[in-house]
Amino acid sequence: MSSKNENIKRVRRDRTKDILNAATKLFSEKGFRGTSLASIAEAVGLTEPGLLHYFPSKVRLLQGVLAFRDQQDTDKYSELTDSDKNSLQTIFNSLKNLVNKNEDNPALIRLFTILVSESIRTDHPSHEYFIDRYQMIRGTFTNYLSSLDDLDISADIDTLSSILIAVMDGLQIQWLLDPESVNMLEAFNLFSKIMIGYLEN
Amino acid sequence: MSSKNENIKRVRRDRTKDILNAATKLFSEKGFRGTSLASIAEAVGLTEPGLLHYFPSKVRLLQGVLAFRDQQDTDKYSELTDSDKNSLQTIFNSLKNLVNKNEDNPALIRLFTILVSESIRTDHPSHEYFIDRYQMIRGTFTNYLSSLDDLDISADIDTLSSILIAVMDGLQIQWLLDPESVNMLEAFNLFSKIMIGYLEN
DNA sequence: GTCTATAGTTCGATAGAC
DNA sequence: GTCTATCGAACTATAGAC
Repeated sequence: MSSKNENIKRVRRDRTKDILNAATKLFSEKGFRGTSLASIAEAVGLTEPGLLHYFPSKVRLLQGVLAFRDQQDTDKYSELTDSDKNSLQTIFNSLKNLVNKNEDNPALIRLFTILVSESIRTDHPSHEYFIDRYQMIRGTFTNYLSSLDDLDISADIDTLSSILIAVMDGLQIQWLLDPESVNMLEAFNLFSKIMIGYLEN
Repeated sequence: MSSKNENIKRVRRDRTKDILNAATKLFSEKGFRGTSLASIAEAVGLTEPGLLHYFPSKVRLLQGVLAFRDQQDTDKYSELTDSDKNSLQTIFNSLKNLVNKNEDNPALIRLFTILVSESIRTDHPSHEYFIDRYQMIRGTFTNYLSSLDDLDISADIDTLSSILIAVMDGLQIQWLLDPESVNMLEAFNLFSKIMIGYLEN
């Protein structure tokens, strides 16, 4: 029995990864609502029911995509944690690197930018996901800034975190919409300079 | 003939304003793609064909909504222009007022936030509209900042404008998603303080 | 100016064969 | 694991009566 199963072509490969990649691409271009299951199925050479064999519903597929990409994305912030020398300069250098990487990866930025806005609606399937995600990122930033003991700021560090994230998100919108007119990295560099100037006092 | 037309109930009123208001509300809650003509028609007590009598297609209705709200919205920036004394303080005070007003008007903010993200797609009916709009706003900000002759900054003022808009947009996203966790006005006040400190040098 | 009726499409999802 | 076939719902838009 067991020997029979070897080298049999009938064993078709697991298409989960292919599906997640195709869905990521399409969701990032057209959003969740704007993407049909048929278009995803076509992209991986499956029919709709064939696709639904892997993910029983469209919402489940979205959750799969978010979980899949979340790792890649949060890895980017982990660079901050790794740094032993927690200085203001290193933190902002890491953020600059992040922005720089983002400029080379429009698809992923698009995915989160479009999905975040879609999920402002309380009945959107990823509404809670993004609330949690933003709280997590704000918390991460707050931790980094709090760890700087050579810092003398009376300002609310939590509010600073919101501003930091806001600048990155806002620049991404302008850049995605009109890349010719907006230099995201240059803008973030100037913003960093201003923030460092303020925080070092 | 002409006397006959007076006081005749058959003359039904123009529902254009009602339709624009209802469409604004629904677009701001569910986006363009997420809103059906039927739901707009129902909101104003019309059938779908009745609605399409006023706006021949859904895209035309969207354009109508944008043109309609554009005036209200750009009026907000005009407060900046009106000011005779162009000081850094007055400019940021006006922006603070704007953020403050926005906090009382989630519907309008929602409309533009959701529509902007939808229109990142190059084939979205309001794609060009938002490209132009952002260029216009950046230009407006750049003009204000340039007019300050008591300013000594080497920084690119155009880039500063992008940052200013990015902060407002980014804070709006976090606030719309999770109003409990984000104090938009407080964050913008802190940002203003930082910017003024930098610009006054 | 507003209606009924409906064309024509696209969508998510299910049933059941192989 | 993937298919054919199909259902039911939602959608934009048009034709034509009143």
